[in-house]
Amino acid sequence: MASKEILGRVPPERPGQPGGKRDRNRRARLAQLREAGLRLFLAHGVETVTIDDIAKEAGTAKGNFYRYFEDKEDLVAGIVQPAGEILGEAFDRCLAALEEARDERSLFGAYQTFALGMLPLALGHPDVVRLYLQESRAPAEGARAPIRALADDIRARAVQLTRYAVEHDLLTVRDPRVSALAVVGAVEQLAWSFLNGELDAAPDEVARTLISLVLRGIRT
Amino acid sequence: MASKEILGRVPPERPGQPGGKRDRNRRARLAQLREAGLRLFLAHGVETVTIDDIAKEAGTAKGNFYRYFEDKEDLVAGIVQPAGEILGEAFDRCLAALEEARDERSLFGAYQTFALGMLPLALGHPDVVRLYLQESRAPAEGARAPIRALADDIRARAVQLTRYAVEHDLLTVRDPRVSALAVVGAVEQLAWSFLNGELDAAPDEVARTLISLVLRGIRT
DNA sequence: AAATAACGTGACTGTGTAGTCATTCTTCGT
DNA sequence: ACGAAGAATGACTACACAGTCACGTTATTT
Repeated sequence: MASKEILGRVPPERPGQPGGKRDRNRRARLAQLREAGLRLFLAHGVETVTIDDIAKEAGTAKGNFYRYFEDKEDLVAGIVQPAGEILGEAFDRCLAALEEARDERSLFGAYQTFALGMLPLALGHPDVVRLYLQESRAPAEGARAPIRALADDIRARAVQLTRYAVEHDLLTVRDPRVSALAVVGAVEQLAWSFLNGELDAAPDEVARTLISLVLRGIRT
Repeated sequence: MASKEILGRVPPERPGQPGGKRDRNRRARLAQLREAGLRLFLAHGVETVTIDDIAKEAGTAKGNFYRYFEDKEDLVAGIVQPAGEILGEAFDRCLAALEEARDERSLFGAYQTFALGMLPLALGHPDVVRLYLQESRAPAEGARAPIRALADDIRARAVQLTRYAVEHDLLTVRDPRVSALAVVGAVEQLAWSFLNGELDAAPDEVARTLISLVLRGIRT
């Protein structure tokens, strides 16, 4: 997924075993830079934010930024990485559940598995999700490339899932690609509005309505 | 919608009656600049493209750009404007049809009216739609502000429409906002994939599947 | 065809930015 | 306690960009 060599610049031989002051400082700086970047990216967009801005927001010197990250794209990749991992695992678990499924009922179970796997993302990294949604349709070029790559991956895997379900007679739809993409679009739009405070409804109410929409849309 | 004074810099007293060489040249330059901008924005993103790039792509001198547009934001607004107008009219017509509607059947008719109103946009300005989809979740700031404003407008009007239908007992849903946003999200995602060639299906087949999805999702 | 004014040009200025590096500060091993 | 190496700093370089402007070109008017 990462096209560059190694993610971040930190790991070329680090001293001080885990727990030492060096190690703690390093983690703290990394977190500061990532959080500063995330804040600024959300407020002004990835492309308009400069390294100077990020360093200033993180309370460190510019030169120090380059000790931790290759460039802005590398920082973006670092910010988005955990989301990609969680998502990948959720997809994996869903596909595994799908391989066990034999009827429509267990199909719903598989989707539920997926939704459950997404919870830690929604609860633990809501701002990363916002950044993803904000920039996910960027050209696959420059600093936003890692986000676009993630978006392409999500769409591909959603289609793959639906296609699998259709091929194994768990689901009947006109076109699995269209169905999968419609669901992805609906979910992402709702997440976007909700995370931006445009939907003041209770989260579980939104989730419930969404699920009923998806099931109704997915059903034969 | 436009926060600046006047859209574009052209209209401060223009000479040569419509049809004269001046007039034709002026229109041609405007079109060249808009098309060049659109091309580059789609390829590299609005924020990363420079005025130099646009002027070069349009085959004109940089200084000339500023004769036609205030700045990049102004150009973006000019590119997106026709889409905004077509959309606004389609929404107006749909709402008008909704005001005449008395049952579920005429509700579907109203939605059909809307879909029909969108055709000239989809057929006549597909690249503008792509640009909109690409940048519609940008921060409401800088050159991409006009696009974000359009996106906010679309969501608001979609919600307004659904809310109206629910209040007049043409439709029963858990939450009109959630339903409306889900539909918008699904449609936009499908348009995005289709316009980027990821959906090689025939347009009318995609449209049909989409409509059946929407109706099923919308229905009580 | 001569005068007028818009149109078009590209060099120029000021500002801002990515990335580097010599230097100073902090932590680690002994 | 002290030397070695990582961490942090911010001035610095080289370049790129937005916006301007004095000048040359082309259409329009009379």
